[in-house]
Amino acid sequence: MLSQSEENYLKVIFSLQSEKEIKSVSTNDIAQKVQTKASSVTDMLKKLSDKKLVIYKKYRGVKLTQSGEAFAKKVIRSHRLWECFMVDKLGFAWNEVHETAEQLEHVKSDELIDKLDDFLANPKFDPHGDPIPDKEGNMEVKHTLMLSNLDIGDSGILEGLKNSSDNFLQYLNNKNLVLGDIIEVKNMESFDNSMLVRTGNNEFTISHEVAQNLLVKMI
Amino acid sequence: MLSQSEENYLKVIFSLQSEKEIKSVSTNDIAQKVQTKASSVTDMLKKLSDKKLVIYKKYRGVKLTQSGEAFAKKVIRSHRLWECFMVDKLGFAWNEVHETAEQLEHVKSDELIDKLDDFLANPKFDPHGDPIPDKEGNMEVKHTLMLSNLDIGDSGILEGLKNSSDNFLQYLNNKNLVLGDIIEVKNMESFDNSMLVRTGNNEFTISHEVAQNLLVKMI
DNA sequence: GTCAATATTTAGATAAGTCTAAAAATATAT
DNA sequence: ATATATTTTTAGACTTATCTAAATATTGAC
Repeated sequence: MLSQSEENYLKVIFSLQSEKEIKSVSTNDIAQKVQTKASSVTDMLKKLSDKKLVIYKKYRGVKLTQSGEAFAKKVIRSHRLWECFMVDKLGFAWNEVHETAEQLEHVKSDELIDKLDDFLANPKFDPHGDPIPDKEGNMEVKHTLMLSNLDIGDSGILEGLKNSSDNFLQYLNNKNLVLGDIIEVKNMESFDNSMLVRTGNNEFTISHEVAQNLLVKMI
Repeated sequence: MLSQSEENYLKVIFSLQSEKEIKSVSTNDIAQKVQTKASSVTDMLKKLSDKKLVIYKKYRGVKLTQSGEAFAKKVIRSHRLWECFMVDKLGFAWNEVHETAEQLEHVKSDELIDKLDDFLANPKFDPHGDPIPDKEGNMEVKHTLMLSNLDIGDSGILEGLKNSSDNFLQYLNNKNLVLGDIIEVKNMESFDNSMLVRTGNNEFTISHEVAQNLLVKMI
């Protein structure tokens, strides 16, 4: 049985691994994401390696084994299902659920998660547009672009976020942007790459940084 | 912020305290319920005492302070609401939810629990008939008797269990007994105090021990 | 009221996960 | 290619919650 700490490391390694198509993940990157010191990461990597959850070579970073990846996906599945539950059933806003899901994800009961999944009608994406692995670990791959890649005149459906920090979510709340919205690029400032966009009757300007964090499907 | 371990101790002290109208709870009784050694209990009692959650005098046992009792009730509230959720919404049987609720109860989010409470329509009792404290810590007091106290010819509604062990719950499942059932005492064996009872069209014999663990309201 | 039995506490040890500071390996710049 | 900067690891310490074994206090039997 894995500890909460071990589960957190696996989850973080998994997400770093899939962020870029990189073969192995560095100690420092993990430390930053887990919010700890590099020396603590080294200790944990040894432990995970002993348990055959990661392949670890000193100074060369780590990558997940099949078993490690399976555990990571289970934690992510649990996290995202709990987020769905909180938003869809309990009425939380999408920016209020992350921290609590960080706790709920560690509750050990496969049957609980599978029944929760059914209760929620087997959602494929969480409230931030991130895909939810099924019982076998399969998850849908989204073919989305960053809004910043669209040209003037293009439109896209907002399907996900590259960044789900509370800050950013609150920004989107203020702009009344939600998943599913159709965003049209009306203009683009070549100086700073900021964009004038329209959703429904609202027109407003967004920075390049914001546009890079909005994932859309072109239409 | 309390650790899971601290919360467990508070919960156990609360339940031992209310089991009997005893002023203070002994180290050994706590050890047995928490499934640990007396020496570990002593260590923890000192810590809880430092945090003003219990009044502790060496060799004289402990009792909860107001603050300690409030925390204990919060944990119990959380535990019982999660049990309701699992049984009423996810379709678990009443004997399958205790262990998982032991984990869920430690998730720290008042808002989560309050919203869960509303989502469940503010239940007053959990699936085993135990009362659920509300946000302020108030809980209904049940005026029930042990079935073993009824006389031949009496009837009662099954409203709760004194013991909710998996063993006992499975026994009740086998007998098809559920909360709300009307139980009539048809006969009583003076030798071993076993009872012949009837619910609906079923007649069967139960031991004195079983009768002592069934809480009924006389009708 | 004394003494044996029981309950409780103390002292010292262990394991998990973390930290700091120093050492070692790797990467980078010129 | 060598020196410097950066990254990673090691060594040793700390905290929390636990344990065992020994010491101490309380209870109960006579």
